[in-house]
Amino acid sequence: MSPVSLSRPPEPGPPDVTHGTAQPSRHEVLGVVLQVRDDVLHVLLWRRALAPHAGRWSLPGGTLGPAEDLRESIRRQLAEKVDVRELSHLEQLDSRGAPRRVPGERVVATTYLGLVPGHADPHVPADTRWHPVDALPRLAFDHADVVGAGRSRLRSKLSYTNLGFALVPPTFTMSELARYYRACLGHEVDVTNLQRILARRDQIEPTGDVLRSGRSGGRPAAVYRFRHPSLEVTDAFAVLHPPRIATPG
Amino acid sequence: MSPVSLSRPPEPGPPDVTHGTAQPSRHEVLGVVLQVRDDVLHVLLWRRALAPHAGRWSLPGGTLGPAEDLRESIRRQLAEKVDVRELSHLEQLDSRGAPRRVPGERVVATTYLGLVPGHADPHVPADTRWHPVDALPRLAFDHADVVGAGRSRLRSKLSYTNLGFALVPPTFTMSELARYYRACLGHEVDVTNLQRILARRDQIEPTGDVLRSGRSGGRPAAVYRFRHPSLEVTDAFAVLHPPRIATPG
DNA sequence: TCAGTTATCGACGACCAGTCGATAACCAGA
DNA sequence: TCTGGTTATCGACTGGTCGTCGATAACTGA
Repeated sequence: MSPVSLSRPPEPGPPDVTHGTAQPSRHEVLGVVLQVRDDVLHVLLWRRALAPHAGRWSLPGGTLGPAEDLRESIRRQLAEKVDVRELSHLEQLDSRGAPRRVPGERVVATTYLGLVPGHADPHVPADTRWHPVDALPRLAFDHADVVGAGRSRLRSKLSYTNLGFALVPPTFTMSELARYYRACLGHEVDVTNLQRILARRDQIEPTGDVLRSGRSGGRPAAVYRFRHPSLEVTDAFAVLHPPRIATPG
Repeated sequence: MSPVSLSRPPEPGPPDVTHGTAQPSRHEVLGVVLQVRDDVLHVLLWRRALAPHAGRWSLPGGTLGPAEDLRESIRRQLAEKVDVRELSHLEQLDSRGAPRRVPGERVVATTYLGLVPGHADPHVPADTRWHPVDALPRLAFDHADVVGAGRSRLRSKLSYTNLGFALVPPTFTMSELARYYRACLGHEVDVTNLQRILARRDQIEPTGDVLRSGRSGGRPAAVYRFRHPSLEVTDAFAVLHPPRIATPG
């Protein structure tokens, strides 16, 4: 317990220069925008044109405007890469402020997770591209770590919320849904189990329609939709475990 | 998708003045420090001396130093209120940057949850005090909301992690432990159930000791400790439900 | 009509938590 | 030392939920 001055006001006043040289600190927002494309989870990356790390892929984002809220700012920045209306979900991940996380002046970053539903195919500018999350190029700064945080958040929330609604088209079959879950979770998802879990939690309901069979035949699939298009947390937890390894003997 | 410039570099350069008047933005850290004292959850508050909101209770914290990491900063700021060594756990909650969240210039705040184990009784300065979380005075700025976020985080993490270790003394009886959980969760906690859940998750182990009975008699209680003094996430979830209301009929 | 394919359903079993009654181990006072 | 009161611990029952799998349904194309 250090006996220092006890009244450091957190309101306007001279900047605290006790713990480093006084210099302007910038605040930026970064977005991990994920979408399942062709059964593979992708992240939207942007190719840096300027130094430092020119040519490297990085997360979309930019400096917080002086009169902007954080969420407002990331929406604006993402609007340059993806149509905002395509974003089915957006939530804050965390903030990072290590003094040397970017070269030059210190930049505090607040990161967001954004989701784009699978049926959307937003036009992205030329310097921007979807990358499979399991085969990322070398990313700028600490952005690889941020992508990891986004994937991890998505994975856990798929288990105990209805976040699936943000991944899929408005209507879908159970097989399709399972493929979306597989892409995000990284392991097999049993269709029977998924159907029962989501139904028991009242997250999905049948539309009444059935799909025509494909050319390879098979029973036509019933069409479902999510009941609520916004995030809800489940009371009864369950982790959507990966399939158990059969215990030999 | 707005056809704007696509290369807004998130690195050094002139500040973005497109979305508000250019003015320096400050970054602060705030801590929700919780402790169970006499079976009641308390939060550490600090009485503001200066305007705005002079006289109101507020969360400890302050301006981020130019060369400080966020976590480093909140530890430093809390050292003025509570001995850092008493903090058994510290994790980031979220960041808030609404332009008018504090009067005057815009301040982005990154908030942290801190826990102090129940046996500690750190010396706190005169303008600082423990307040029962269920009977808080009017707080400054958005600090009441931040306290809510901290309580909520603690509640959910008690269910699916071993965070209990950060609440209790190094050793404890099951009855004591249940009282700590009760204080944080806000509902009854069955001792038998708690014991079985934590044991099956390998979070606790008996020390072998037993406590002498009090003057009112009773069987001596076995003494336990947490196995691991750092945060671990449980695989098998379970929410430590409040007791079910007996369904009449 | 039949084989192949895909979807759906029902049932079984394991696991785990919520509950409760039985038992253990102590105290104090008669 | 007996007895009732008190607290802690344990075992057992139960219900719910999931992981699994085999049976059945509903289609296709040959």
